[in-house]
Amino acid sequence: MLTERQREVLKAIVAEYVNTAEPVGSRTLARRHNLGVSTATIRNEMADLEEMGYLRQPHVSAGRVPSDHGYRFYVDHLMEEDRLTYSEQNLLNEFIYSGAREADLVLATASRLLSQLSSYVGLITSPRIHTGRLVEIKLVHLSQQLVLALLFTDNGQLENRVLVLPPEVEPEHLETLAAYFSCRLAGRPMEEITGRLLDEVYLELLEEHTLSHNLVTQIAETLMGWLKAGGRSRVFTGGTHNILAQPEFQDLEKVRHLLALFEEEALLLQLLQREPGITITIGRENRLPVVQNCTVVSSTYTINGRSTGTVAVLGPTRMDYAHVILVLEHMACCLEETFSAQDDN
Amino acid sequence: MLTERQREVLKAIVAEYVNTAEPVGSRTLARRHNLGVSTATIRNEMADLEEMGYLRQPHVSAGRVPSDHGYRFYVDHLMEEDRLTYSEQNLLNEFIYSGAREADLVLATASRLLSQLSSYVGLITSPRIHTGRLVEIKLVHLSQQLVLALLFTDNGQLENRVLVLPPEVEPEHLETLAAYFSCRLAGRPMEEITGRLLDEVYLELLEEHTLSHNLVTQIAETLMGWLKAGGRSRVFTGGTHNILAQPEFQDLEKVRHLLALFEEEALLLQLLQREPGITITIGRENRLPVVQNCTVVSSTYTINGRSTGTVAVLGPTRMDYAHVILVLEHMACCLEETFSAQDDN
DNA sequence: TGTTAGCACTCTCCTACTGAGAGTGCTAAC
DNA sequence: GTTAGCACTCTCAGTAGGAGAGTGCTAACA
Repeated sequence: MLTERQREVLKAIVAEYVNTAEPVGSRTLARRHNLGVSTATIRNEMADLEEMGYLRQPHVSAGRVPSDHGYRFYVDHLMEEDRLTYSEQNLLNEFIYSGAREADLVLATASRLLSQLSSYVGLITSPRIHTGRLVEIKLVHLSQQLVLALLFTDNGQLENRVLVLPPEVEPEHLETLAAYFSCRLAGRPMEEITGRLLDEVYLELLEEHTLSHNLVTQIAETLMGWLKAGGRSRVFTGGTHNILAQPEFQDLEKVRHLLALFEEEALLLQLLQREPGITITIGRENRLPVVQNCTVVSSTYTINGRSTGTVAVLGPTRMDYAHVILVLEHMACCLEETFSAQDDN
Repeated sequence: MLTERQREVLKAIVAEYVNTAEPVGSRTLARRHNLGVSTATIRNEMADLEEMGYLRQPHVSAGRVPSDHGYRFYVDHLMEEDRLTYSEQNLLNEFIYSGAREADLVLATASRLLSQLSSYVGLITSPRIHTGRLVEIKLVHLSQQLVLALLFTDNGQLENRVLVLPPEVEPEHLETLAAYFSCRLAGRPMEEITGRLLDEVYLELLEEHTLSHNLVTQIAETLMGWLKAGGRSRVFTGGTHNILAQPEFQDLEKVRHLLALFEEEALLLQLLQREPGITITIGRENRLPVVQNCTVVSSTYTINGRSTGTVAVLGPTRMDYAHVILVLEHMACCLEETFSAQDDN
């Protein structure tokens, strides 16, 4: 267990290092944080903290730097709550009151704002519509070739799309087909449906020859393409350039790997698949090798009470944790407010 | 005017420099390209070419590097057609036959592919639906609160969206409103409509008290939000990390500015607002200061015979122009094929 | 026993210097 | 008009040296 003084030293070192990005020595610490003891004593404490794994020394005649464990301890036990400045608050307010409602635009803006407020990279996953269960699929005939497909879920979400079908399609085909899909899929969770369930149902459909075969195949395929595409969660990345200002990202090779990651939506989605509430993964705690010298802080956001997406900040392990957490909490609220206000998709 | 030998020297220098990224000296040139003359002669020609502004010398004892003018002359007069390798052809085929149809996914993939095939950055603007003229706006009542809004243009494009409206809405309101908008806007180019025309019509509408005021306002606002959002062209950027491998982008500050640019959709749209066919802007020929040490090569792609979007590659001025042009031409075809095959939006 | 002053030691970083290498322009000869 | 030869210039990589920062250890002190 750490003594009170060791905790203070660790806390001071984290604070100092987060600020300056330079290894902190005993002298700096004694000068800037009045710990009430001499540099020699601090040196002893630092040596102990290093032995316990909370600090690292880049080289023998440099100051100390918090290790992943050190940050972990700081986050779990030492961190104090932060407050937003007025100008930060203003930025968030502007964002809320901008009146933008279109999901793409809101999330892209939000991820950039996240970056601006944290000076790291902002990441946001689009709300998963696929949290609910399917209630019904409707196909509405609009004109000879145009059909409106509607999909209702039990949590009030709605997906829609106009499909273009072959001219031979007749209304009763559509009805049968919609009824078939609705019947087979109703009550099932959306995740399951967009996964392999849909394929199964499709195969079964092909074996039932109650409908003019060719046509059904075409319609079903169009329908399936739509359902699967809708199931795709997207990730919005904002402010990648901001991270280049951080001294730990002066290495081009590192930056390259990160930028490559930001274009791999599948990997990002995996990275952002997180527990509700604030979650912090520091350095090696991350599974993904590329981000093992980074920290990812995330929060989930909810729409109408259901948790549906993740807002996150990715930055160096030397991160202003308290501030990032605060920003994420506020952003989660903003998104909730923006999206819950109405049911527009 | 350049002599035949000067043209050969310039061509050889461009080829060499594009390959090696090192200033090319007279000796290298004599060895690798058999120009049939001695290094001294080449030196004389180089000095002349420099005087005419086609070459630059980074410092007095270095080789020569093509200037923006040099590249321009090369592109206009010296460049030879390139051919795709089998593996490149394969990548493109895979892309076409992947069967993806959803615009977002296709364009994101395409921009990455563009980057992969060029090793620079791929940029693609989403197809402008707003090239045509409005034919009609339809509002179809689906259920008590749900209304399907449809927008037809004279070039066969179709936008649709389900709007959620207040429960008091009645079918005749919708009809009147749709008729009003259709009547006032029909025949007008979409660009105009999503611009200030819509605002004007909206204001006029507010002054006509033929409709229950409050309700109309709400519907009209929802409708307008949709129209304006639909007018927003998007830009897909792919392979930003690839550019970091280029020696001209070792400077972090440069990279930062570029990355920042890639998040400024408005600027990108401006940059990608280009003439039909292949367009090349080299270095200082670009208006945007950030890209004045870059080259942007673009092609427009057409859907059903109408040019609607831009595919482009952004890289260093030291670029394999012939290859990039080739890749862009092929990509434009791919997109045309993908999107024209059906009318799905 | 915990704290502190003093000191030798280590390591990085910056600067200056040097020599090798590459490439040029010029001159004179072909 | 072309070429060989040569003096000159500039960069780059490697090396050496000194300043600066920080440590760990020891011995003295409260």
